[in-house]
Amino acid sequence: MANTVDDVVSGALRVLDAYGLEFSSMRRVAAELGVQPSALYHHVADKQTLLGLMAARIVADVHVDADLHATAHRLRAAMESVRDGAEVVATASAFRLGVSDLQAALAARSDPDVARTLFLYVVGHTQASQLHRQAAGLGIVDPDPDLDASFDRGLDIILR
Amino acid sequence: MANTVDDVVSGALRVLDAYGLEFSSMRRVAAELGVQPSALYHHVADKQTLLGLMAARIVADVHVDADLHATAHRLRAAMESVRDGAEVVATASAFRLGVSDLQAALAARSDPDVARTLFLYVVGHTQASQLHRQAAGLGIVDPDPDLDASFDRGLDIILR
DNA sequence: ACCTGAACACCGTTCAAGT
DNA sequence: ACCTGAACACCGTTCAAGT
Repeated sequence: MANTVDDVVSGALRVLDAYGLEFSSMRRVAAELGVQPSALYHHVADKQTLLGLMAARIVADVHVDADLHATAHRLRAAMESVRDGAEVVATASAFRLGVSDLQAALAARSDPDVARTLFLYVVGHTQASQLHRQAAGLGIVDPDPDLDASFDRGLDIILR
Repeated sequence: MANTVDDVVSGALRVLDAYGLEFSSMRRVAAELGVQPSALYHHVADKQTLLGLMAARIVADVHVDADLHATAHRLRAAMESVRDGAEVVATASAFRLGVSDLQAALAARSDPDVARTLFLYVVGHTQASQLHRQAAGLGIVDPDPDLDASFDRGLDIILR
């Protein structure tokens, strides 16, 4: 049924988008693929590795060029396209998994310190936004209508 | 034995420092306090709430003043003083738990956008540093001798 | 190569009951 | 008010065995 590693990553991303990171268990991914939990370990060493592969896929098609403002928006859009996408990227990138290519491309297009600062900001802001929207959806907190604009203002501070 | 909420938070922080966030289970905190797991729920609604209280305690004594560079260093030091401290603060602050006072104090001392950008940067950089050092300690990655200096350079980019 | 079945050592949380 | 004991519905991971 689920032959390749890529199938496992695809299944994991479907589970992530449907249930969120908190409920993205190996057992649920296995069920999504119609397979026993133990079968996943034939394709992936452990859950952490799978998370790294998921992060890599989330940012895989982000085009990096000299326009850092536009590149930052593309990175944000890629992470926003999956539920808890920024949290997956944040966790994985802290472990230097999956996103090193993107970070290297960013560094090549600008000062390495600007690249690193920008990356931390974009991932951090997007993660905070996604969790804030979730909290607002549950009525825990009032929705913040300023998220998009505040993203741009922080970008301007770093890129000014 | 463990009477107050503060005792539970103290026990949880001892477990965090000794075992790391990954192994900071409610059951381990209970054992640390010499109590049954179910007893914790008399003091705390759930694990997420406990994490928020831990984050609040980690940043509680951070002095915020008009010197944002020095304030950023104090926040970093506070999170560095406990294993996985930055990750706890990052998770909790995303849920707007425990650190809103600090964020408000920062915003009052400068432009709110600068405050938010600075906060995301300090927490993000510290989290990445702590996880990188853990990975280096396990031999997974070569240690980066530039972490402290790179922290300052990012700070200068935001505060310039 | 890819998967099953069964097991191991865990989780967070609830709830009646005790003191 | 604070805690115990027991239970419920889960986890990640390993490993022999099957095809």
